[in-house]
Amino acid sequence: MNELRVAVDVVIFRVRQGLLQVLLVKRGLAPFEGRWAFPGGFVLKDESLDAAALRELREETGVGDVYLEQLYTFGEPRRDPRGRVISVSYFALFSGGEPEAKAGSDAAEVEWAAAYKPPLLAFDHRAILDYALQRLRWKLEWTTVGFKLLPKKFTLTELQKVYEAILGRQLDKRNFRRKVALLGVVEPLDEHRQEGIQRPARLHSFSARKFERLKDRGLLFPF
Amino acid sequence: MNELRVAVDVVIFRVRQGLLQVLLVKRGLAPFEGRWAFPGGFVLKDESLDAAALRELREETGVGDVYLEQLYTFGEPRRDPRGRVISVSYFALFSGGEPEAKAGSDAAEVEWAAAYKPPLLAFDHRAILDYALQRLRWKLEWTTVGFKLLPKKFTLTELQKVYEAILGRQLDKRNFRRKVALLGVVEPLDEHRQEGIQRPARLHSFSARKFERLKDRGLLFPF
DNA sequence: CCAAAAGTGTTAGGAGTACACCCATGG
DNA sequence: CCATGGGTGTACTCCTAACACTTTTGG
Repeated sequence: MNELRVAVDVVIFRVRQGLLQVLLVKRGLAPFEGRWAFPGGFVLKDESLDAAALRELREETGVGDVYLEQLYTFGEPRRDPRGRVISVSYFALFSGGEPEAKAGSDAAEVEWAAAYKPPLLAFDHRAILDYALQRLRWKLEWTTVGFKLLPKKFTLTELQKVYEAILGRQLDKRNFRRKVALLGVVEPLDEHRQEGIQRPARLHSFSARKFERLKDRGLLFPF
Repeated sequence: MNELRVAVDVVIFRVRQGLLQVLLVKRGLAPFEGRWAFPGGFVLKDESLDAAALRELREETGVGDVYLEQLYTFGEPRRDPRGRVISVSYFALFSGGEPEAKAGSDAAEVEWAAAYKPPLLAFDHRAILDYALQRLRWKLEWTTVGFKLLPKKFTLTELQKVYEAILGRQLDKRNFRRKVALLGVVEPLDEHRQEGIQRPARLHSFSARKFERLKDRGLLFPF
């Protein structure tokens, strides 16, 4: 029983240029040297699981402002060749805020990879990724986590692009906007942002206050 | 790190007489002596988490034919006064098949308690129960787990009672039956069962074959 | 014929989907 | 005035929810 160790692994997503990405770290040591893996590590003695996940994320990536929730616990006896390691996986969303997630305090190589076309992963991390993607798609459609992938102020087109990147299909602009408006969880601001040569887009913000009303009735957000 | 141990705890539900129940075991030892807790115990060295959950369930209750899935991992540093114990909780559904879940090989006191009015529970088991109830309600509405709480052959009224017990509200018989029929996952049998003095009810069975078609499109089962 | 649960259809309102054009801006 | 993405409304279909009476059986 004493050889049993508990680790956390964090699958963190972001959307960039209409593409869903996950953060990966290149392993410098055996086993699986040179392959990519999720940021993670062992849980400390007096640390909650959530705290461990947050700490690992910060240590390896410098990312701080994230949405974090527990995903699933993987515990097959031989999933780690070094011995019995139970991995509590976490699911995180990066808001795309300014502090670009670069390599953190660890000197390890860190990369945002295409979530739907990842490189070869270490351990059972491919299974973890698949599970995380499933959870993400599901949460996107039935909760408001979509907003966690955006900064505080965003345009409706940006919001739509988040949905399209994750669901993997195009959405109708009019229907999308109508539904967002109907839910009443976004507030239009009196600010605009100009991205290129064209008409400036109105900025919006997520209204947690308005959202509260929905929580009771199953918080539907179906696209 | 060596004082860290991993346990599984199983929340198993059944529906009896229109009431949702959970299986509890009375603790014979400190801590929390005399309080009720979920069946569970430590994970063995070469045992997967799923296997551990199934084993504990069998040891303490004799229940074998169940639907089992992982629920959540609770890992607050002080959740167990004896030391650091991380609990991987499981969610199980008892089909109500004949082999009545009585006290198992352990001589411990075992009881089916009202899930929505449980007695005082040990450790953080109340939080685990609340989480399991939430998961159950959710799965009931969006998947077909409802059938896992019934034997192979059942009447539509029994199915409806399962839904009502878990959702905590009355459902309209006609709407319920129409939706079940529309989904096409139940097959009417040429058998009837007479419960009391009244008209016999037709028996039905769950058709996994027909269900497969639905899996793609999010498997909705909303009541 | 009485009690008890089984079984069965219709209607109205709301949500989802498909679909095409004008607007504001910078160059 | 042109290119680019921002922004808007209507019609049809389908799903949901509300609602009440007849049927079958045993006593």
